Amino acid sequence: MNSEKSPPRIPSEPRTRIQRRNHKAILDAALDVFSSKGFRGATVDEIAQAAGLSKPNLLYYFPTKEAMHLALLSTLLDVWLDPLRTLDPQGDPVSEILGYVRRKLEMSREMPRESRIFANEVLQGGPHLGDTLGTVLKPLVDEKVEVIRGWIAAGRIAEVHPYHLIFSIWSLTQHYADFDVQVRTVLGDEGADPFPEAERYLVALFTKLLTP
Amino acid sequence: MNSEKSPPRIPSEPRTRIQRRNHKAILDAALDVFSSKGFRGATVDEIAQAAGLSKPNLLYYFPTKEAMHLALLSTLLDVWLDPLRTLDPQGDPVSEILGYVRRKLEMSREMPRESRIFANEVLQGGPHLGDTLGTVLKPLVDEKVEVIRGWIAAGRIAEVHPYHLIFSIWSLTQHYADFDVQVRTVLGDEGADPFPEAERYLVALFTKLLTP
DNA sequence: TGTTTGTTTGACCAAATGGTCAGGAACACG
DNA sequence: CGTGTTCCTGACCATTTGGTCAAACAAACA
Repeated sequence: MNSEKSPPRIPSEPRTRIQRRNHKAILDAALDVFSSKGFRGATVDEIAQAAGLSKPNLLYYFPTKEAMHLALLSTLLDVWLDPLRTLDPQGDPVSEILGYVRRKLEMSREMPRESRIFANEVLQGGPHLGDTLGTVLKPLVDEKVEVIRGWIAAGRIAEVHPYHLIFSIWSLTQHYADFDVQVRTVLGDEGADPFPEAERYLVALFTKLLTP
Repeated sequence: MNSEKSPPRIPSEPRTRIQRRNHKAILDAALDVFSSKGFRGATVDEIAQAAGLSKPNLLYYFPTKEAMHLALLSTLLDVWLDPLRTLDPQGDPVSEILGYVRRKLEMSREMPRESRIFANEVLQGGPHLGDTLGTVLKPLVDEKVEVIRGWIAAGRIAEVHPYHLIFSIWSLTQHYADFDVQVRTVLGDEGADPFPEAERYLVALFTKLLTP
């Protein structure tokens, strides 16, 4: 009755130990390659090699290159948006926003590959994102924008355009992951790690911006 | 004596009318395709078609795909850095920097393809840029950083880390070109053009940041 | 007009690449 | 040990793609 040959059913819940291990290895290798070469620039062979598998073996776990990419994007999106979710309407406005800035900047330092994979994707118009931006990102942002509007109305932070405030947090923090080469080249050898200085700069910037 | 067959010598100074016309058409088409698909994602055929030429005919003008890309990058870099060059040490500090922000933002609106082509390139570590960042970009930035340091020392603007100030101008302005899809999706239908609002936001931001 | 020089193309090629498949090895388990 | 399931591989295929080439065509010009 069941005539299909594709073995690993749903990637979300791997069965055996081997499957779990290889799944993880593949996704990690894929993250490496996709983030540094982009979707088109990445080859299945390279990902397989990075994962320590043969190409057919990789294709045994993920039917296509796109499936891998998609699995990555959807898995990472949650992680990626998490800092914004934790923005607490009950907290102190300035601290909350500064906390968000710090978390995002930390993610740029700790997870630059994740940042770049999204940058690559969005840069090219999000051909693999489908309507994810509209159905996942936008509602979340809309929700938090309302929170910020409330803070502004209560006079607890300065009047700023809430959407552009969020855009500015994204761009300022992700810049250090996405354009890492440029940042390091311009800064030169002095101060090999740009992040401590960046944090000081961004905290000062947003403090001045938000203080009424 | 001259046994080579490649006809168009130096692209920088085209001879005939036809050559000039096709050169322009090719570079424009290449800008279109490279900026929307990335280097690897772009195909010579697609560029040729966009330029209204056959593939072999395109290859008659540019020997390789890389040559096209390189010609584009080096041509555009000057344009791209021009706003920074015009930062005038003699001018009023805040106005000069705000002027720079406005010019960069305008470039994001008027030349998003150029912004994206650089973003794509830098994102992947600048494999086609060679040492351009170190030899062209860095010296210019270093020079302007000195100007900013002078302004700070004179107490004419607030104390900010000059390098990160420049990074923040880049990221905040280019964000609207590079992540256009995201910006428009999040903003939704209301306010189809994000730029006027963006300008107001950025001017306010940098004014607050720089005013001592 | 004839000849030289510049422009264009159809046909073609080699390499890279995403993906398939039949069967072999390893493992689980009765 | 035997048997069914899971895991893995070498060989192979079709398509895409960057690039070549000989020859046709057009322009310039003597």
